[in-house]
Amino acid sequence: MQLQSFFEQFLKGSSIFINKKLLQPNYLPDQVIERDEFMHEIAKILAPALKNEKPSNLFIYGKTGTGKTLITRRITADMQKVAEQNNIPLRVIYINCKLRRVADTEYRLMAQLAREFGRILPATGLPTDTVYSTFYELIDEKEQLILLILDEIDQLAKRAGDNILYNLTRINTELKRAQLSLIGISNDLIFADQLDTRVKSSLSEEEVVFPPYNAVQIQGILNERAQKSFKENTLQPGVLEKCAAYAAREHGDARRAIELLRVAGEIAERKNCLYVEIKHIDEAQEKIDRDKLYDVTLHQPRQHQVLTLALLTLGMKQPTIISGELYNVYEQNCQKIKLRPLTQRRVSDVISELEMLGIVQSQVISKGRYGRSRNITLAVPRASLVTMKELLVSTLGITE
DNA sequence: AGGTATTCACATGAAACTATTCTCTGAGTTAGG
DNA sequence: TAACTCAGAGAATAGTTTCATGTGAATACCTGT
Repeated sequence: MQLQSFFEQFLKGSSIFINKKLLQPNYLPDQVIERDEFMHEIAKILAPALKNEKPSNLFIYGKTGTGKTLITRRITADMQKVAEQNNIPLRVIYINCKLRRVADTEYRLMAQLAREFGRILPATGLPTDTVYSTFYELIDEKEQLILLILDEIDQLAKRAGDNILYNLTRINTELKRAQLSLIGISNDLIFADQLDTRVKSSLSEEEVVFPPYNAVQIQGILNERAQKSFKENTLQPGVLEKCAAYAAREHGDARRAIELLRVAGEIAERKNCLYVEIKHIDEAQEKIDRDKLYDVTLHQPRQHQVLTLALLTLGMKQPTIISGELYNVYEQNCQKIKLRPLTQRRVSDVISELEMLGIVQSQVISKGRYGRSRNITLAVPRASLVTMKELLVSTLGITE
């Protein structure tokens, strides 16, 4: 009957949290703190929309977790509310271009936009121009102003080329009744420099740059959220400070700070502690890293897993791995499980992908007469290497 | 000694290919009038 | 004759392969002292 008491305990609710929702990454607070100037600046730029005048296209830069998305969503949500009350034809569409298989290509973005207006288009089969014209027709049905927010627009441009951005900026010339303003959000600060000049100038009629938060600001944010999500006196002194310090080190990423705090709380809760202690933060940090690794590796295609295994095997033996060496081990592994190995060219790209996912770090170095290679280092807590390796060996069914 | 040229072992880029999933179109087939 | 079926042409996309070109510095090779 142990389970029963466990469930009873569970039902009684959390010992630490009041409302964990506030710490979830997609939570949209009623008020955004520590970013007042930017709120006002952006609000000023977008305000004409409420008078049915097309606002300038807006471009927002800033690293991850600096509040770009949050603020944009907050402002536009408020605007929409005002618009509804006053019967203003304003439509806000938020699209995250990073979402794989949703809006990361020209076709899919347009299809997704059409979906926002209630027209479901097939995932494939139609020519791209058809999808474009469908969207045009849909929005031009009535007089209205559309604020199109494209989050992580750099990803879109990288994958789909800047052709699509050009088309988007020109969209207003095609429309008779409706008007459309673009709000692009990018993590990549140098992204705009690589754009076609025409696109760049019309896309960023207005520009706002979000600097990273400093430790004090992050602490302020954490404080605010913690007050509403944790029970009183459940955070030991120093916990928030430590969270903030961790995050400030990671280029002021508030999202990560909040996640860290949440996970630390969950750990404390699971251990039946009455308080969140400082050591829980360290554990949380480790857990986040570990989970990321597990998650990524276990959901990857087989080929990537075999490569990751080779990486782990070598990484346990030596601090840095050289690409050629890695490829050899990878090839041997492939033979063991009778898998046709990928070409070196492809493996090179896969390594880059793994780097993007934060599993490895790499650096191209020249060894003079002995060629040019990539020096790869594992960016994973050493403690999880062994378990991870075993896990991979068993999923892949390799017999040593 | 000092300077230049070579050379290695890959990196990086572009294009083309393969396989899958899906739409659209028009020819052929069917069933009812 | 209208409705239905179905094969084939085209598209979009992911994941590769193939081919071509680039690259940085340790060494090999000169050159003149």
